[in-house]
Amino acid sequence: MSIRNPKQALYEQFAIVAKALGHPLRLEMIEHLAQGARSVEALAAKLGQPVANISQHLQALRRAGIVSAERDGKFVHYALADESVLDAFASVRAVAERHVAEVDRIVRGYFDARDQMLPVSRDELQALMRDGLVTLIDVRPPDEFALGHVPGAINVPLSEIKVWSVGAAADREVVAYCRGPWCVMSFEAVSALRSLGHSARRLEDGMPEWKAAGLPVEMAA
Amino acid sequence: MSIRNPKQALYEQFAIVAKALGHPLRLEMIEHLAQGARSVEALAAKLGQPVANISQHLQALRRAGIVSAERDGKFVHYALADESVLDAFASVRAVAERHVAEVDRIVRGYFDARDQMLPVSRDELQALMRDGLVTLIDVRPPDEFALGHVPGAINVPLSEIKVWSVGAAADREVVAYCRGPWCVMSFEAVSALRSLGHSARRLEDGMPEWKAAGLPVEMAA
DNA sequence: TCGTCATTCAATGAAATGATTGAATGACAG
DNA sequence: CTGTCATTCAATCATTTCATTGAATGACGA
Repeated sequence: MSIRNPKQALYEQFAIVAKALGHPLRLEMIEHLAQGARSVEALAAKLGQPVANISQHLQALRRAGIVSAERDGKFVHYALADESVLDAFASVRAVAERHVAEVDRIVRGYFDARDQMLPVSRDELQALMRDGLVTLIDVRPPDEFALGHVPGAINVPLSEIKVWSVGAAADREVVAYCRGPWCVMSFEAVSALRSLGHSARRLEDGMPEWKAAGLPVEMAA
Repeated sequence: MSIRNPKQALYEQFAIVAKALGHPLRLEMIEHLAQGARSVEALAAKLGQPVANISQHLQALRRAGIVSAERDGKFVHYALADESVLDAFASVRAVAERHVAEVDRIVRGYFDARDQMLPVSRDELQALMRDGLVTLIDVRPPDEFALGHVPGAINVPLSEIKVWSVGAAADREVVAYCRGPWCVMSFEAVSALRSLGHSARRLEDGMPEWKAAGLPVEMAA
């Protein structure tokens, strides 16, 4: 840790930030925190991880300036420091998507026929909604929906897709979104709806990106 | 390494990219590669590191899709995979600049009175150059200058600043740039010129950013 | 074919990171 | 003041990363 010159010292700091992003669990934590602030316990529950482990990773994220902590009584609520964190996540993701062959392999293997799931862009969705042509569903859990969702969206958690689809008009296209571009829930929702005879597509990305783009967000009543 | 679900598998890939950025030496390697393609040996020489070490770090960067390798006879030339790498670097840097207190401390301590070194933006520089109001100097080593520089710039390596300044008009403002926003050379150049009685400022960032912005680049004759 | 040279690989040990456990801290309610 | 509960800290061990060394690979030129 010998600081020899200012550039190396700075690069060491930059490396701390990148290193903090360099762990799959921490990336997943960021995805969840992008939906809204969470306590350590809540986050641990979402991710199915021991509290102490999550706490430690949160410290790493905090040292890197990626999340901010705010004490509220017994709880400490962690949130993303700001939108620049999503930028960093997105640009790391972009590098991987463009150049890491393994990413392509995974996408082909798991997200079946992704090409056929041609995603809807934000602009396109706004036009479709304005003209009342589609039903927009938010497939995230109710608590995340409550913290902010696209205006006009209906909350249909993944587990209730089948039940919901029965009552939905079969001739109306459905657009689904969830936490972000690689959140599996919207993929599965679209897949399920299609197998039930509905016309369905995904939004190209999720709630945090919608919000970061400065588009209106609706809160639960 | 058990792949449980596609999201985790993807996040593991994203983490590989971030982890590859998570080392100061690799960041410095990226800065140098952003000036142009380099062989392992050349890069090792620039950084004053053993060749084998650089080679290993290059492998890590290659696995992450950050650099591409091209064999040319005995040499393997490494280059950045594309501009998205600079985006990722820049956004990681942005997070650090905004939220890591240590960065601020280093900047204040070493880059003395950085506020007084009000940097020139690219747009401003273009206007100043168009009107012939400033002398633009590129303080990088000649080999990097030869691989591409801002049109109209004069190559004045840091070591020759004092000699050069003697013959330069003292009443004409000088703008200096080098490898990037935190490259120390332009800071030192400005500092040296000012102490010699010249009016001098830095360009806000360096050559790679200039090029990435789609602005014209001049090559050595 | 042989020697040379750039690069990569393999092996070693030192250091950092990650997960787990249980104990410590700090704030609130009674 | 005491008990409870969310969070953090400390200690441990397994795993990974890092730098260094020296040997292997692979392409070129004689």
